[in-house]
Amino acid sequence: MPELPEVEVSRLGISPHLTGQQITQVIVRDRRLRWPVPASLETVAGATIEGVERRAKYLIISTTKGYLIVHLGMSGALRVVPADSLVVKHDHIDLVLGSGLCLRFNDPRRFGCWLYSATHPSADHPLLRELGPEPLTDDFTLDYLFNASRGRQQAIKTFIMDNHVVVGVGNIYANESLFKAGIHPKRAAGKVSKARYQRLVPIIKETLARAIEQGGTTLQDFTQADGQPGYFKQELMVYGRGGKACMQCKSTLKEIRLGQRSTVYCPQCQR
DNA sequence: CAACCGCCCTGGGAGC
DNA sequence: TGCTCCCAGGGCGGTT
Repeated sequence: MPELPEVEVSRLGISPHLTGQQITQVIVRDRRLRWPVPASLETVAGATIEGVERRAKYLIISTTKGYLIVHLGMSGALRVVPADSLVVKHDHIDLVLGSGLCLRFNDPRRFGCWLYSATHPSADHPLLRELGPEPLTDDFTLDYLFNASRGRQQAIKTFIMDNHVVVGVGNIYANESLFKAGIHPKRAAGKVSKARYQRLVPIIKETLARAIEQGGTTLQDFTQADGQPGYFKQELMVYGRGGKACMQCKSTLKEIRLGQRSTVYCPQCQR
């Protein structure tokens, strides 16, 4: 399931093949994604791609005729393949390129989205304008997160997964980061001390950065742009290990539901 | 406003 | 082997 590292790995994989290329054709085989794919998407046919950026888990493909906003949802994958490659089930969208390659979007669960914006969306698009800071930039600091947490009764785990607070910390990396920081996922965000946030902030950054280095986390769905799996799964300490032994203290890891998400923690190491 | 919950969807695994 | 059931989850949108 794509979280921020997987989206960044996808961006790194596709960007060199896209940048500078003309979009010769836009093929939409199924418009039924998270939101119906708008007819305006096809207006970028003939445009040249200027670059691929990431904001939170959204990819923004800049072209000379406007911007494409792409989200991978739960099961979406982007691959660069020869334009005449066999189309398989759930291949919903192709951007055919002048090079003879195409960017192909496959998404079994169709939680992903492809939208069009005439202007750069990061500041004014409803999906992007309210987003919190990027965790891997200097905007995401101890002081920022600590101040944002004051007065909040919400569990720390759902707090750091809230895109208004900080973007891109999904379920896997929230579980892993709280384990490494020794913080109980149910603790109220407003009651976590500054000293503990001082541990947590760099741990979130390191966890995400390390996952990007490893090519993301492949569970069932995710593959890199070349179809290779990500290798971060081998480094997971708690996610998917409920009932197993804690790697630090050998206690049995507990699994609970928090905000309808599977949450795994060590009752001994996390307080 | 904060917090929470339902919902969209399909593949895969468990159980029979 | 094949059926049914349940679960995974990002994030929007509605409710409390």
